[in-house]
Amino acid sequence: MRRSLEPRLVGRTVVSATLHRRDIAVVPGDPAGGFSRQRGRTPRPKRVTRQAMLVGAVLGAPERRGKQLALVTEGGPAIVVHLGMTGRVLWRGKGERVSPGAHVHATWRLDDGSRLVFQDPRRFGGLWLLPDAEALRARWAVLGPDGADAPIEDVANALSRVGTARPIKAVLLDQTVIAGVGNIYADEALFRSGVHPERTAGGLDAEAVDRVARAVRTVLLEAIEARGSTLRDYTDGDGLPGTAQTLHRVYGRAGEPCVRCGAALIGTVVAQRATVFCPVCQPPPGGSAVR
DNA sequence: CTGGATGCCTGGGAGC
DNA sequence: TGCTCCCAGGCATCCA
Repeated sequence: MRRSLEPRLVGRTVVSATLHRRDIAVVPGDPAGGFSRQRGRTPRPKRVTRQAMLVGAVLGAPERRGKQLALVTEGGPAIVVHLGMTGRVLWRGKGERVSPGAHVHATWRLDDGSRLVFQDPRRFGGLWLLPDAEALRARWAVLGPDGADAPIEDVANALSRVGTARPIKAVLLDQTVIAGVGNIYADEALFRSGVHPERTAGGLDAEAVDRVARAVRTVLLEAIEARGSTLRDYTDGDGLPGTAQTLHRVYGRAGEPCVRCGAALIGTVVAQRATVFCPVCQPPPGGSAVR
């Protein structure tokens, strides 16, 4: 999504913006360090200025850290976009329409007549309005190294530093340890590295940690090249679906034969998330460490 | 402090 | 065909 938006946005001035639902936006004054979504009853009135919505600013190349996207401006405010499970940022050229009833929660008009819209049917995503680049850095400081971009030894070190009894899958999903791995790519990376999702992170030897880190890298880079996994809603900024779902070897394949050994893949729940693994290629905790 | 459980939303598909 | 139930790419928060 970031890649597709970059050529559309760089150098464009935001002419106007509309926040159709203010409860999807978080502004600095909001509670819990400013990054907690006000849920439930009537969201208390919040002040969302035109400036906070980037009006009048010149856009730079959008940035990404893990699963977060940031719309940034030259020397001005920034907006972090969380996609949740069904969110997207869609660019539409001058005169191109956005399908009606498409859960559009925010719209930006750019100086070439194009529009940018934030859509999110399920509203697990949202916008974090930040005053400047420093606030963006502060927000991203809580994230671990990016699983796709960071030096591979940083990723491995982050994993080995955890040293807990938590299952490795839960650790991979923890964005403060490594940023960018969600439920699909956690399962895919563990399959690639031959590590059972319930093995404890602290119980992995250095070699296994290294295999997991490298598998995370590979899986994420391949998925990015394939424009992401489109299970239903996801598209890039141009509305184009991804093809990474064709690369999935375990996710969504419970009961089907393992592509490597033919054993029936097991579907279970780890860290409250649907999890699929191969009982042979990913031997269980306590079992012999097989490659 | 840590980690497990819960809640937030809508829509699609399975099953009856 | 139509209804109900279950499940889904994530994450903040509440509790033990």
